[in-house]
Amino acid sequence: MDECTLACCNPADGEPLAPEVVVDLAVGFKALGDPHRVAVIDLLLRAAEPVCVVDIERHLPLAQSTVSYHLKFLVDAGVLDRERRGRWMYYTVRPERLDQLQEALAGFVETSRVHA
Amino acid sequence: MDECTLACCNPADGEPLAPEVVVDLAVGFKALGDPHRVAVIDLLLRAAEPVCVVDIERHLPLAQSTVSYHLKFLVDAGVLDRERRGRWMYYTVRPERLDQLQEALAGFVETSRVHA
DNA sequence: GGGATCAATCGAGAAACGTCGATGAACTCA
DNA sequence: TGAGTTCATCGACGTTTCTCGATTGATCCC
Repeated sequence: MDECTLACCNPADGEPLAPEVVVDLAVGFKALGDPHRVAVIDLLLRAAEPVCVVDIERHLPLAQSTVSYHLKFLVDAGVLDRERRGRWMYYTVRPERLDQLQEALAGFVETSRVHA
Repeated sequence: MDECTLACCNPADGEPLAPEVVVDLAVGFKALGDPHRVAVIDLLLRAAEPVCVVDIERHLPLAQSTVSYHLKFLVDAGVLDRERRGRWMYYTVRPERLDQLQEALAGFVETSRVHA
């Protein structure tokens, strides 16, 4: 332990990310951390328009209730928006949220390049 | 169901992401989907040099075995590299992997902008 | 109102995750 | 060689995740 202080200690420069930022990023990335949810996002983005659950379901090998579960997960994480249109529920991606996550990753990559 | 085909069907344009790509992205994002792991990455990036486990442990409110678990998770997901130096194990971020995830997200955001 | 459809929620079960203390393996140094 | 240190792995435990079928709530149409 004290040895390490001499031999391997690299105190980190700058301020660490604020805990609430860390949690927010983790929540966002966790939402993207399932193959079916990635597929949903890919599907919604390739469709130029909002998509209803029936159409999402059609592209996934999952029961209706499971699709609903994943959609709720994504909405709760701020990745998707939902809107009722008559009998159907339409889902869309929230670009701001994806952009926020992308920016965070870009910042990480940037930092690693500076240090390299 | 057939109603939906008339009223809400938005067939997706273009080819969907390949399943193996979807899984690979999900694995990467899942690795970023835990606050402690995000904190580890942040720490490693702010340190200009590789960091040993003792120093990582020092920054996390977790038992040594738990830190080891998270580090293994990140290595398995391709986010971290590890290197033995004598008695210590040094961890570094793999910028290529972060960049790959960042690019994927950037592609998503791009698609959403085009459609907006 | 009554039937039909779309989708959220509930209840349950299996699997994975996150955490810990204890053990074991690899290495250093005296 | 042997003691000490660093870290991975094991075993265990509670929690969360993922999945399903069944039920419930909302909405539309006749």
